[in-house]
Amino acid sequence: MLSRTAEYAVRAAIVLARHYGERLVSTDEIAAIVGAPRNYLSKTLNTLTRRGILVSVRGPGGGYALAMAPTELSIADVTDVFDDARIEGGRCLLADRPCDRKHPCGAHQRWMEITLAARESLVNTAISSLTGTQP
Amino acid sequence: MLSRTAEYAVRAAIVLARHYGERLVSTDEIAAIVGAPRNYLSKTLNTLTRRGILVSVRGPGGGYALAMAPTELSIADVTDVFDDARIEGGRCLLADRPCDRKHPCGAHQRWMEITLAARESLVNTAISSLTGTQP
DNA sequence: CGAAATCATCATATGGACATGCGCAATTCA
DNA sequence: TGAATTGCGCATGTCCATATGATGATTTCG
Repeated sequence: MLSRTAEYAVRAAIVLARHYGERLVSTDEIAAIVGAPRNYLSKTLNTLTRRGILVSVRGPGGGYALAMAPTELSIADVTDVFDDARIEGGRCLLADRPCDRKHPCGAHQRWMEITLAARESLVNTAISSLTGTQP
Repeated sequence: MLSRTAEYAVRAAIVLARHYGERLVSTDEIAAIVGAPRNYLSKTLNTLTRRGILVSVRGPGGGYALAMAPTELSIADVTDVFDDARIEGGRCLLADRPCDRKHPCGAHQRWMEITLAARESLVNTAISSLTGTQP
């Protein structure tokens, strides 16, 4: 359902949500908790930082923190950075002709419902609802 | 959302659904319609045949057909053959401890809801509802 | 029968996700 | 100021989904 990288990212966000407003968490610590390779996760966290989802602080005592409240960050915000989220425009599930809203193929409507339903959950769920410690 | 192979398979199933009870469709014809490499699709169709989802007939005039009515075949039946559908048992989204129904982590319940919701659509939708030609 | 059509299968690329290792850059603190 | 800690970034390696090409096996039909 999610790429491994995106899953690492979501887990990391959950860890950071648990310490939000409290302290920074280092790559090593996050990597140990989420079970990701240290250097690989580093690149992932770096990407999230450049996208404005995390903030980073270098030097001793440094680490990462969420750039916003965990209630304001959806799962989709995190996963979209890694898993391409664009709903295929123009190309169609049936692929025997171009297909869009104006000229939908027989499958178009139904298929959109399915993919959007799956995505809806990710959009509507905040990271805070996955921490298990706060509402 | 789906692997490319699984999507080829779904598209092929839709094509075959349109000709169900009518005639066989060859690999070449399906490949042209769904936009898949001929030999690659061949292997995919072969797998579906071995799983009992399709039937194949060799020789001139041969090809593939659905092994059952398109109303009786769900999208999940097709995709599960290629995309591993097992809901991760034992391992947990948070990954900081083993996690199952008896000892769920904070994210367990919510995450299960999300993944199951996505899958539910695939299970409950029949191939026939994607053909655009019949109910 | 023999040629053509068609599915079945194997051997081998290739591209990208995933992973690892090494060194650089910035910051803190004694 | 210099040593330790931490994030940043590059170079490389590995593995698998995807793709390609060639060949075999089976059936139809003139």
